[in-house]
Amino acid sequence: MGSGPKLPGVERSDGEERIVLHVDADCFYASCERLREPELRDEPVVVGMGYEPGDSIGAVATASYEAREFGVESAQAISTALERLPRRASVEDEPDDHDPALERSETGYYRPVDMDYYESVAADVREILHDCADVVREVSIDEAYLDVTDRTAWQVADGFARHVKGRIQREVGVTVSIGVAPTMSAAKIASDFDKPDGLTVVRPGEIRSFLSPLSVDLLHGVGPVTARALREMGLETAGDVASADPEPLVERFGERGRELYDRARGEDDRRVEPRGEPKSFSRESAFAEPVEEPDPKYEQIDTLAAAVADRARREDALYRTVGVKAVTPPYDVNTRERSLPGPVDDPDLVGRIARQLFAEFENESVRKLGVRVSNLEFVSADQASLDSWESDRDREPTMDDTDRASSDDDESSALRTPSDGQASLSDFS
DNA sequence: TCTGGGGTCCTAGGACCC
DNA sequence: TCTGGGGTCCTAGGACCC
Repeated sequence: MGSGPKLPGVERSDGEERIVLHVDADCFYASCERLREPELRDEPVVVGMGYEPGDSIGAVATASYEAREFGVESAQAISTALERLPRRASVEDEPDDHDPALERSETGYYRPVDMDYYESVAADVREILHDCADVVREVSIDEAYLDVTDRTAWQVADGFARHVKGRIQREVGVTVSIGVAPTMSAAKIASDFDKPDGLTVVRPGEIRSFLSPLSVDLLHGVGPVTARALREMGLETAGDVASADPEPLVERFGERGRELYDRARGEDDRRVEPRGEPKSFSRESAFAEPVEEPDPKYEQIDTLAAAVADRARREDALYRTVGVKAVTPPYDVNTRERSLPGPVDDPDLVGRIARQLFAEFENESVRKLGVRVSNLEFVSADQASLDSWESDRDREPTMDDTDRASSDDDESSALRTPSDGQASLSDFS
């Protein structure tokens, strides 16, 4: 935020166009695997989640461009990917008489997701991004917006973007695509325009002509459902939407319709701002096949609840709402949630509530389960002196040894035991 | 598209309050 | 209590994104 007066909605009336970069790593997980395993370079690489080496379960998280040529796609079942691109035999079990040339042309490397490693690589990239811009909004592990208005000028914006790309390539070793535009939404589309290793600059005044020929489903926020609806309305391209009557769009899609119309016209007043605190934490997992008996389902609920509560505690978050998700065949997503009168950090309570909410589905066939906490409140250091009754943890900083907080001596158990307020919360379980 | 996991935002109805 | 209008919170579901 600047120090000058803020006039919401008229930021751009001073005539100054923001210069926004959208930086998007190319098949990031696969790039990371190549960093630590250089022999994977230029080869088809598939990174699978829920995948174990040698197995055929799980789904494709990322496929390298080489692997995509075989028809391997993101979110595909590993078993399908293996049909299109067989796994390369590891060196140890390669027969001596096999033909390496043939092998290379028809097989790919499969690796399990290793988030800790990818996070460490992403942290290196982030450092460069923050070095290159005053404001950075991280969208996901491999994607960020930068406001570089005060760091460069339109005349040399492509050189600036090239510099960012070059630094990331040289200093970290991963390839990114960058879109440069006066708005976040146009920058986002521009970064996708020339992937991989792309650089697309959309200057002020060029947004409409840049967007116009693009298919509607390239607009951010337009998925399969909206795209089909738009086509039914005779709108195939961003240009069609931009020159359409906005009224039917608002009629059909509500506020999203207005937004869609604005974005298609290149209008987007959002400033690049850092991301705030998370709104929810969740864990979910699918069964190999639908489960009928209650016991394994409850066990899974317990595991997920414990994992979510643990995550919240590690992140110093209190939660006021606990929810469950049960996916029943063919693919019906059912959610139930319950809010408490006040924020808590209570893993046992998460487990109890999750079980209760799930009880309704205990005799149904279930293929996937999830547990979620939301309505989060973060206990920051400067909050610690306020509303102290709400959390037993926010008093911990006053103790010289945090281990003592979990011991059984009278003082710390007074801190740890639910206060009157929390005891009444438990009545809801 | 026969479907993995972690998120965000929006909508719509109902409860409740003033 | 036939009943006005506005606001907020809660819950369930849906669409979308990476």
